[in-house]
Amino acid sequence: MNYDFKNVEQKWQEKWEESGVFHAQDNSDKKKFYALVEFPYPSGAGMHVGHIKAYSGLEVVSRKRRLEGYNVLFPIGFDAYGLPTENYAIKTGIHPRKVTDMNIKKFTSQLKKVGFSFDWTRVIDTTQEDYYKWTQWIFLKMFENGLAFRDKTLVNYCPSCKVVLSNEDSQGGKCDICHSDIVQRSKDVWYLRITEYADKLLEGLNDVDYLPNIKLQQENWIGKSRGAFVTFSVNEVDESFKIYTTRPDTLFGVTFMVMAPEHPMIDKYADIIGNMDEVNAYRAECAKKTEFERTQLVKDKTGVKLQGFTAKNPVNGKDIPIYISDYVMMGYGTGAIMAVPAHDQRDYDFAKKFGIDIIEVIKGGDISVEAYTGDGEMVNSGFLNGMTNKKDSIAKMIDYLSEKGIGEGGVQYKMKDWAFNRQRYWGEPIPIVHCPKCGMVAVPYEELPLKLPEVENFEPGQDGESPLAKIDSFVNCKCPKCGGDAKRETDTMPQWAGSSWYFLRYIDPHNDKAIASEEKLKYWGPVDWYNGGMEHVTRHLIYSRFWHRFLYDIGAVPFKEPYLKRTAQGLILGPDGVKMSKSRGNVIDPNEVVDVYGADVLRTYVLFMGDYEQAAPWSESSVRGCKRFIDRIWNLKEMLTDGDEYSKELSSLMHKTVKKVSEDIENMKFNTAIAALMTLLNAVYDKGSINRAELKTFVLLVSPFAPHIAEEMWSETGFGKMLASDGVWPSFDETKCVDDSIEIVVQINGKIRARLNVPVEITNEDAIALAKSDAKISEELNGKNIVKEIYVKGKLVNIVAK
RNA sequence: GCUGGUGUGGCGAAAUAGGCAGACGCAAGGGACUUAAAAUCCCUCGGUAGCAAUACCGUACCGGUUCAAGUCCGGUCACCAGCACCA
Repeated sequence: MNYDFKNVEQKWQEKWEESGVFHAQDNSDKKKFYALVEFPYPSGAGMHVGHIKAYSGLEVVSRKRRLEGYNVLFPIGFDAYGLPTENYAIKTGIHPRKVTDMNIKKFTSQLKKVGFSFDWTRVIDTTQEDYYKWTQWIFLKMFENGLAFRDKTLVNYCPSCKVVLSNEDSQGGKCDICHSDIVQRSKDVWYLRITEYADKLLEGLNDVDYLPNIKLQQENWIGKSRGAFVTFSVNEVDESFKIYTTRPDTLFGVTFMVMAPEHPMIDKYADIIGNMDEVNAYRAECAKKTEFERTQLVKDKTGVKLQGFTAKNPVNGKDIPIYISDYVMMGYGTGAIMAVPAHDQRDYDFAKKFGIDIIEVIKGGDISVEAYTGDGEMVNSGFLNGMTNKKDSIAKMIDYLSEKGIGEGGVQYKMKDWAFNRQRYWGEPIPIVHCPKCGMVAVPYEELPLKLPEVENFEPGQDGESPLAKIDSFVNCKCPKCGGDAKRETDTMPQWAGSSWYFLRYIDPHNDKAIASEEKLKYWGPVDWYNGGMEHVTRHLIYSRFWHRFLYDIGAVPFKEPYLKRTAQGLILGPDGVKMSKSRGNVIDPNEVVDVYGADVLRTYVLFMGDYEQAAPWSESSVRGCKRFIDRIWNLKEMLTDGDEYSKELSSLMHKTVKKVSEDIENMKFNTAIAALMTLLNAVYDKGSINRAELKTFVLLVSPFAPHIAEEMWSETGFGKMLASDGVWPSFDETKCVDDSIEIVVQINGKIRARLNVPVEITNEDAIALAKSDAKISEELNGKNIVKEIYVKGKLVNIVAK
């Protein structure tokens, strides 16, 4: 009889929903397990097979945990603010609210068709008033604590999307959304002072269990470096300025200095600098370049020497020329550097081009060829001469500088403050009022949410202004402080805002008094296991850790780190082996797979296709292989016999499989877990029968992967009403995993010459003796000298003979 | 350029406290069932030589350590990802 997956799957999805079996219990004595997957952006295109893979991992873990007796919170929601929806609205004239609702509906039905065991009573939507009320609340708390501020700076501006973008959203000089070139603009923007949390975010990594490469990426992103700030005085005027360096011990090798073109000292002393025309021309040229162009010209250094403006080396009193060059950035360190061309390749390139001296202070390289950045003995360095340990020489120099009052040790971070606004409609309004008298005033907490007004036209303003700026009824308001006429902030928050705290809301999604109740936060928090894409490991993960740590610091949440464990799944590539994309036409629609093969097949396949953390191409024929697997499971019913204990023939394999599947799920080795189930299935087919005890275990083991067929067989076979509610994850006995006899290999000089069946408990000596008594082995050994005999328990015998 | 990762059959991949390379699946070939096809079930399936038993070769490339290397060490190449003039 053919397996009617369509009816079976629909039937069980309805039963799960009716019974509420996947609802997390708030008041429970059971041990909790909070599994979190990155909630989707509900795009118009609908679900992608990548979503299915992303959720299937923790879906399997969650289902296993429930059977192990845990109270599991496995929620889902929608990160629904964002540009694609807004752009679609602009194109079609349909309101983003409507588009979002439509898309969420579509996603919901698709997710349900796959049979994910989400708790559907806790769904959140970041664009709902009762959600973004709290996003605004957190922003106000940050504002109150001085972590949200406004500053005029050069920003990355996308002329096509007409928005200001964070560095994160404009990597490579291209807009993350439309991929057009970014230009630099001066603008007043909102920032969140994430740099203040750099150290806390670094330290927090010690307390969590993230994959090593994920930790590393976070560390690189934060980019902490240790070094020193050194003060250089200017020869021509009574003035000094600071530089940052990681190698203060090379101070004797400084032959020039470089300031960023935007360095404020240049304008300050414009009348002293003899060649201001030339300087200004160079600065104008730099301003025209985008960040991208600036970083592209790595090899070719440009710059201008400041005439009549030089510095003095604080350790040896030498006069040093100062240049401006765009290879020095205003945004890192102090915007000025001391250049040591002998030991820094960039300085070396610059010195070669401008004919500047190169003085070796660390022995070990050939500075006539290139800069030497390795370690070695200090030379030409006064009191440091002869030192060979980098750490010691740096420490000695810092001591010297501090003593003289011309420098001190310090740290720098690559991470910059987070540009926190967009000039767009479809985002959370920033709850701030600009009052001519009082300045920036927070909207009172009791007025939250500050609702996003209804508008007809979502087109951004010409000057990168938010569409909200065109709505007088929204813009004009009274100052909450003085009651006078004031104007509202019209920028909205970036898309990262809503996703920076969503995991907290799942804990208590309908609370109208707080982001979540303390009691529930204490029970459910922190997230035990968070899985998502590698692409979110830097931005989203850092942002949300920052928000969470801030909430902890103000006492709003009772735990420091939001996620105890973080893993990441690999991409699903198209059948052609490249990333799926609409333009390539290699996108697989999960819906079609469900319609043709069933949800169990889709779920099994995305986990079986390869290592979960690795990218793997889609293969239609391999999907059919999983279909065969599911059908073969169904046909087990034909082989069912009585028996409430494992049969002798299958016992050890049963125990081994339980062990393998249990362990592999914990290690996200889903592919080998499924392979083990296939192996067991093949063994049953070889034997031609399976008893009730064996089938029960098998069905339970399969159930996290293919829950529908598992439920159907569970109830049809009379094991109970519903596996999801009355199943118990099977246990195994280590001592029963072993077979009575095993095959060992006999090698001579490392080459296999025979195979022997031996009892498991055979001794060292017996094994070797048995090997030597083998006809073929003894023949080969005839006339040879035995040099060494090795027995590896349960594996092999190796006889070394000459 | 820097950092991290990967490199194994026709394909997706298994196997690392060093111990039978290729589990499991796909594709392919053969067989059974069928009027036929599909489905299902059974067998073969890294390469070379051989009727065969078997032998030799084989985990990107070169070298090393070891009784034994896909696994460890040194070097080279290729690909992927992240960062990218971070002083």
